[in-house]
Amino acid sequence: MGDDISSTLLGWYDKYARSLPWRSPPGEPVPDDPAWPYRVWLSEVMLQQTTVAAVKPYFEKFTRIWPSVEDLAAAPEDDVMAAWAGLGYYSRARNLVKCAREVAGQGGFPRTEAELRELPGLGAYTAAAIAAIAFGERAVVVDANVERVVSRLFNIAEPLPAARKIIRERAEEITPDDRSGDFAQAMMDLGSGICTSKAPRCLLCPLQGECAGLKAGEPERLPVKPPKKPKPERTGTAYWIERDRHVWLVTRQGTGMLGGMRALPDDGWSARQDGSEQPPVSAEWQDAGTVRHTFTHAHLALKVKYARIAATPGGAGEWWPVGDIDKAGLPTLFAKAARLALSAD
DNA sequence: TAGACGTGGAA
DNA sequence: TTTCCAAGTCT
Repeated sequence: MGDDISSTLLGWYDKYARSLPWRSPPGEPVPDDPAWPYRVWLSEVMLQQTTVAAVKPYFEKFTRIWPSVEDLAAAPEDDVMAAWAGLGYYSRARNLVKCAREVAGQGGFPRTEAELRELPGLGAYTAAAIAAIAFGERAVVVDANVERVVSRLFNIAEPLPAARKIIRERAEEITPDDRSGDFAQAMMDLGSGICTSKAPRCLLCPLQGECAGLKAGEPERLPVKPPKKPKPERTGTAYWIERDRHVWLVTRQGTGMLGGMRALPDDGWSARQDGSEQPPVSAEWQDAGTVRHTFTHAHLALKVKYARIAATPGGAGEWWPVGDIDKAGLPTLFAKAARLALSAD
C-alpha cells in the first residue's frame, strides 16, 4: 500500500515535477557541490509560509549577492535584513544570519536531521526537508501540503492539531527509503497543483485510485481545521521627518514585530495596542493620509504625518537620502507609508 | 500550547 | 471588500 503510493507518486513526479531555481531534476543523485545544501537551506527557509512566486526573485537576489554560505556568513546583518525586506516573517532573516555563521564556523552544513534541527530557524519540517533533499538521507517531511494530502488519502477526519500524530504516522508509512527527498517534493507539487486546499483536481490526481477521502465523497473538507479568531483593529501613526532631502529612519529593536528592520519612527503601536499619537519630535505636522495593512493577527490603520525640521531628532536613527528610499530595506508597511508621504509632500 | 509573527495573490 | 491562505518556527 505505502509502496504503491510512493512509487506511483514518484513516477508522476518524474514526469510532471516543476522546474524551480533551487531544484535538481527528478531522479538525479544529490549534486556533490557545497553550494547545493546552501541553496536548499536558503530556499526552504524562504518558503516557510511563503509562496513560490514570492520567493523566486528573493532567491535569485540572495544567491547572486551571496553565492555561498560563507559569503552570507560574512555579510553585515543589516545588509541581509534589507535584502529580505518585503518577504515577511523577519525572524527568518535574523536566524538566517545566525545559522549561516554557525554553519560557516563548522565548515559546512551537518547532514543529519537531528543536527540540522539544532540550527537557528530550522524546525521539524525544514530539518527533515534539508536532510532528505540536500543530503539524500531518509527523512519524513511533513508540512501543510503533506498534512492535506495525507489527511485526504487516509480520510482522517480528526481536526488539526490533534490529527498531527496520526498524519505523521501515515506519512512515515508511505515515505520510501530511497528518494525520500523527491517524494517530499512530489507531495508538495501534488499539494500545490492538484490536491489544493479548496478545489482539489481529483480527476488529474495520480493517487485518485488510492484516496479514501475521495471515496468518502468530500476530500475538500479535509483536513478539518479549528475555527479562526477575529483579528483586532489597531491604529497607529508613522512620522516622515525630512531635512535637506533626507528622511529620518530608525531601526526597530528586538525580536518583535518587524524587529531588526529599518522603519519610519512611529507612536508605539503594536498588534496588541493602539499607538499613543505622540510624535517623536515637536513640529508642524501635516497629514499625508492613512495606510491600511493586514498582519497575520491584526488589521492596522496607520496614519502618516510629515514635517520638515531643522534639528536632528534625539535617540538612535539615521538621515537617509530621500531619493534612495527604495534602497533602505523598509518592510512593506513602511514602504507604503513612505510612498504616501512622498505623494503628499 | 496557543499566540506572535508579514505579505501578496486568489476567490 | 474580505477572507483565506503558502514548503513553519519560536516561546
